[in-house]
Amino acid sequence: MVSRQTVSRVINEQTNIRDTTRERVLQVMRELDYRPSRAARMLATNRSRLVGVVATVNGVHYGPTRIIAAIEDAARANGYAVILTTVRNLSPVELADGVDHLVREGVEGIVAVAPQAHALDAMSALAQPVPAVILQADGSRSDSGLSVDNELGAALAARHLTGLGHRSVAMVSGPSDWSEAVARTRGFAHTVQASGAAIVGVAEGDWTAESGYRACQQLLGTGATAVFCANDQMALGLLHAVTDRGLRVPVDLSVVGFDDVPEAAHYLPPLTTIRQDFDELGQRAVATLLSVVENGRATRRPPIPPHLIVRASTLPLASALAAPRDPRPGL
Amino acid sequence: MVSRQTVSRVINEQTNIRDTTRERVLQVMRELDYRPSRAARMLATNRSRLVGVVATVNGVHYGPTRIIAAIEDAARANGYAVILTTVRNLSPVELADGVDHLVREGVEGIVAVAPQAHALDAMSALAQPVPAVILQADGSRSDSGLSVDNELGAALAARHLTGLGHRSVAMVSGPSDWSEAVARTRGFAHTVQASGAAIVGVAEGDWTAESGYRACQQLLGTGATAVFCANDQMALGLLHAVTDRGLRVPVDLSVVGFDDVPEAAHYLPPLTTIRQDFDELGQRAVATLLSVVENGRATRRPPIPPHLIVRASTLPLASALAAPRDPRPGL
DNA sequence: CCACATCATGTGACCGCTCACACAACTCGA
DNA sequence: TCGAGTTGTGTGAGCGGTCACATGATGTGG
Repeated sequence: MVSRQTVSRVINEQTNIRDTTRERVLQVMRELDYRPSRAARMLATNRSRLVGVVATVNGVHYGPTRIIAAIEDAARANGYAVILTTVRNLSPVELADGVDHLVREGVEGIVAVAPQAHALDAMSALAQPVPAVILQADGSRSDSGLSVDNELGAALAARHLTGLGHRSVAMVSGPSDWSEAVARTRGFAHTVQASGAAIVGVAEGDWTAESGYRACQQLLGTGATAVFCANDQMALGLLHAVTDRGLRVPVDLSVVGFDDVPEAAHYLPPLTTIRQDFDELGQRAVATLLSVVENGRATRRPPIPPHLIVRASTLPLASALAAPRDPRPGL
Repeated sequence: MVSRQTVSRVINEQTNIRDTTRERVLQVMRELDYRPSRAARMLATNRSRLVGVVATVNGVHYGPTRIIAAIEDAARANGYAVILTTVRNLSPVELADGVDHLVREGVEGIVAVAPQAHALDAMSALAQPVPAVILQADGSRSDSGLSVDNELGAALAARHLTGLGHRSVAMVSGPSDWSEAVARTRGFAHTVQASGAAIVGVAEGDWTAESGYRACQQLLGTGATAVFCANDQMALGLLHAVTDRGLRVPVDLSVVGFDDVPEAAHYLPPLTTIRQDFDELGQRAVATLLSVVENGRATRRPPIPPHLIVRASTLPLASALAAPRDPRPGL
């Protein structure tokens, strides 16, 4: 027979326990299939070891899902459990609602997968009770490097296209209230202009393939020979629309996406795109959050560099000219 | 001044509280920004109001993600929070690990998004401490209708294709240890055979586009004029492979998918597919689980009927013959 | 061999809530 | 007017751990 305190010591892997005693306790714990009550521990220590995640999986699934999985993984590895709440959209109201729910559950910190500008504002406005980190923020704000370097990614795309000889390029951007979208647009524009090429059109989408399809309409007649889409879904929609109009990708038009979803390699044609490391992003989010929770201060790190994945949807402009089946390639 | 018990009564919305007292308490709660401690309540009531979700988001994201979101929504509406754990795969070990983690967290019930046969066995083998429901099981076992009617969906696809005049059809199935995959294969085979058409080939994929691409290889030479793929991603891969080989869909080959992911409408060509109602599935999972948790017994319901969504990837066989640009359409 | 540090274990109080019950202040019909 | 409900509110105990401290067993140097 041992006291509760001794059991407590064994559970918490404290020192100052005789090995034989520890073994005896563990043995009995096994026999009784004993599980410490998290509630009691929470009550006594005033720590929940719970991390909350707010996310929206509306429209775009791949990125957030991967991120959430990575967060859960990292949190669990650090002894935290993840409590998830999904919101329909990232409006301040929904977000506040989600955060409130999490706080009520007693989370020690919150990861918001909320790349919208106003979401950032909303979060910093209300996340008083517990520390929070915001994922995929702009990069320009106080986001501790919790984002992929969207500007760099877009620059990679731009450099690729201009390097292929394209002089008139267009873009399908994400919604302008998403900081990632803004960063991508900015990075693309800068780099294209720096190379002396011209941006002959920008259509704003909402990340969905459907919006990419519609964007094509707006870009017709711009004469662009290459289009950069702010994500793969929109690129898919654009591919569809372009094909419907009898244009051939990449012969008549080069297309670049962003994300590198697993399906992108099988789009028709396989999509040249920018790969983001969502797993790393999720891990960093947890690392940052926990360092705030446990040590009080966050570690700032440079944003994660994305990579260019070249597939069949881009071709040198020259090729189109070499085999001109159409009087005028481009949109 | 009131006693703690009175406050407790207000929080739990019990009767026998004078309105003025209640108001006074609420007022003070607001002033102090008071939040009841979930830990203490859990300890006292021995109820966590926590629902655990185990899922894998490996390879296939859309379905599970939608389901998880729906579960969270429904759970929250019922006053429960969702604690999520993702596993790399649905092997008994990983699954047991995930479940164990959830049990340790004190969840009152578990939803396993685990459509693999052995997962079902593993779950029923070990989920002793708390009730659990398994999503998207076979339909043939004790799964309380927590699945889409996969057989019906596959039958819909089969009927559509044979109705278009196809007599030699092939299939790209899911992994044979996934109950959904088996159900789809079975439903497809039955219906095709009942119509007098022949299944000239079955290739097994792993749900990924990549595997759909490879499946094409195995199906070559079978002479199939239509292929049913057990999910949209594999259909995308097949589309890619088929196009690489110079065949045209739907003229030379009709293709049907399953799931109706948002992108399917923009595949090239837009994919005829079977739409599943993932949201309904998630809601039902929670409803069933909570009815077990709270009332002790589950409500059985018939599986959810899926729907055929006809797009451009399927065409009557006659059309191919009417405009024969290739000596022999089909694979 | 004793005084004193060190190690191993036990004890009382408390975390913030709910339960069961006690109790006072009102009904209200006979 | 009184006893018997009804209604509103308070009290002690306990949920299962942890904390701070007390205590007994074991070592260690002079």
